[in-house]
Amino acid sequence: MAAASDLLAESGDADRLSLRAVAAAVGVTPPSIYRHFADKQALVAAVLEQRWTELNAVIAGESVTDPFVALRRGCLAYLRFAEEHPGHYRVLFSAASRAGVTRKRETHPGAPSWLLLSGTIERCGKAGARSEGDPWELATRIWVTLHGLVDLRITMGYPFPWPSPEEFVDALLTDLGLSRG
Amino acid sequence: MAAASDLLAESGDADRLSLRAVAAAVGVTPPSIYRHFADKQALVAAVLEQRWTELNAVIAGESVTDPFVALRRGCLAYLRFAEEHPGHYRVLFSAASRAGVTRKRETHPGAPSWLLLSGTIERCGKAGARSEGDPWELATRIWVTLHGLVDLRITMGYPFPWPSPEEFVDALLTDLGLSRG
DNA sequence: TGTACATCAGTGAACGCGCGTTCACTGATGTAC
DNA sequence: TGTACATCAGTGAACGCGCGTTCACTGATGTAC
Repeated sequence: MAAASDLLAESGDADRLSLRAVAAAVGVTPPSIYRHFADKQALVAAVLEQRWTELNAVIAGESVTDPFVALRRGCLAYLRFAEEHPGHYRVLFSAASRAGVTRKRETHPGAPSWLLLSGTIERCGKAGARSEGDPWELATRIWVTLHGLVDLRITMGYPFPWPSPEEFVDALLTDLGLSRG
Repeated sequence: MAAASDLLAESGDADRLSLRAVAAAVGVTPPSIYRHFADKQALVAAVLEQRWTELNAVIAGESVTDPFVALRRGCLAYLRFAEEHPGHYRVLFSAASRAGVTRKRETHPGAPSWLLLSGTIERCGKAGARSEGDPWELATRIWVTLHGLVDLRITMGYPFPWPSPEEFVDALLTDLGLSRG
């Protein structure tokens, strides 16, 4: 049932999700949703939590021993997630402020991935990266850049010649001094 | 009157703008809007066009002779626009797909700024930038990065230690080899 | 094995709401003679 | 200067719509005795 509701979240905006549409998709009348969720916000929050968990898992799944490889793969996994679930990505990163997602940094649902990212960057530094930057700052740069690519791609559609994920990530990490050597 | 409607666009989403709210803000009854705009979409389109023009003007206003200075100032102007008008920025870059904004690249309302950006980068190349990259690719990198910063900043709110615009732009342009020398 | 009962997902009707839009209208303003 | 008329921004009532949510209900399932 939550599975069907997340199908509906494909619309890309938590506010645009309607209980009646969810009910119709499940093949059920609207009031019956209240047997499972207190109200609309609870439904949305449940879906959001599930998607955050999935995103975190997808990124953590690429965390191999070699920090340079892990970094590259993590970035690509992020882009892949967004490419495969553009609606969910939008919901995660633009409706997140609504629907009861905490605003505290430490308890933010994306915190695990953030910590993994900055940790990996730190490991790159110790493993002899060319970069002399602060890991936190570099993590911000990477995240901001990936998000920008993904968001513009979703918004502008595809009449624009976007670079391939691999080219883009490689260029980014090289320019930041986060490739080997 | 369009001025009042654009005040309402501060809500950050074209779909969430209601004619009745605009009318109330202007101090007028809803039907009277139809004397000035054919329908809601026409109102939104008018506001969008105005905002695109403003954004283009703000960026073009920084286009000085020295391409390195022009590039830096253009980026900062972009960030400043977004910081000063977060709602409008969101509308421009996330509702743009709706409300009759063309999807063709050449006639996109942001095209002037895009052309200015890639032109300035080309001039940097001729003026001895360290970069060996393709101007189009570099322009994409810059735009993507600036948009990512701006969009995350708007979405996540301010419990996050964002870098200052100047630091961020300087680091970006340096890493891309688009600073002097 | 058979009956009584609690549980609980789902139903159908209804509510009040804000929305975009339509319609026939009013009433002020400015021009033509 | 004074009257007749066109223009046109704004009005108020009404429409049909989809929404979130409530309410009392039905009917199947599973347990207790």
